[in-house]
Amino acid sequence: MTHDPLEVRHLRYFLAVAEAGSFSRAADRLGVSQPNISQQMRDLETVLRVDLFQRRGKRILLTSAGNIFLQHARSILRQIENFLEELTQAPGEMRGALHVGSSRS
Amino acid sequence: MTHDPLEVRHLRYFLAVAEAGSFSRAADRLGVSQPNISQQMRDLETVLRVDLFQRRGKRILLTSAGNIFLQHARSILRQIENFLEELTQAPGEMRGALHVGSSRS
DNA sequence: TAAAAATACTCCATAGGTATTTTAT
DNA sequence: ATAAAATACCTATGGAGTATTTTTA
Repeated sequence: MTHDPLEVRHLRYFLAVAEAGSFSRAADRLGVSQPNISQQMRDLETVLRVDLFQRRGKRILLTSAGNIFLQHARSILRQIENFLEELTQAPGEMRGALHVGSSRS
Repeated sequence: MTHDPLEVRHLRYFLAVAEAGSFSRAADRLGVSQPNISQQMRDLETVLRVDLFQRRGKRILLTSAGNIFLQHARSILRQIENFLEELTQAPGEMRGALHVGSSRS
């Protein structure tokens, strides 16, 4: 309630919008509705307290803040993907593997 | 569901748990309830499909996967904080400011 | 005009809470 | 005996959908 936090969803949706160049096409690619994307992007701008887009009719243009955000969104999403991969390759304590030293239950 | 996605909330809560060394204390520090933390950590483990904690009674111990996760959670949360700061310092297109039409794409 | 975004709702999945029980010190 | 996690259940916020109405190229 105090400060609706930034979430990964915002990054994913924003990246899709930036790459698609439109809310509709992004929504389509993500398999969600256009109003949902509009809503989320508005929320995102509210959270960040910056305008990310210039809504010039059909065209969605990134502001300079939007461009900065894009760089970092890409970077963070990439970092998350990478470490998720790394995690699943971490040996020894995968889900369901035995706890060493205790009786299996 | 196929893969409820990882969210920033999970990282924030996990970091609090890792630093507090217990679900209760983390919940307390975050100003949320203990069952909520238990639930979110269980969800997180489900999402990641790895065990992050060894629940030995009162003690919460990180597994090796948990330790790996901790490193990256810290890194990502730090990165997010940094770029949020950077964003608010980006001049020219703050909320409410005029958007002069230098359309460059 | 025909696209794309914005509005105006409705819905429901789940984040989050309270109360209680179970489990290991 | 105690403190912490798990379990059970409930509530309500907001993520997401459908339908429709502005916009502007």
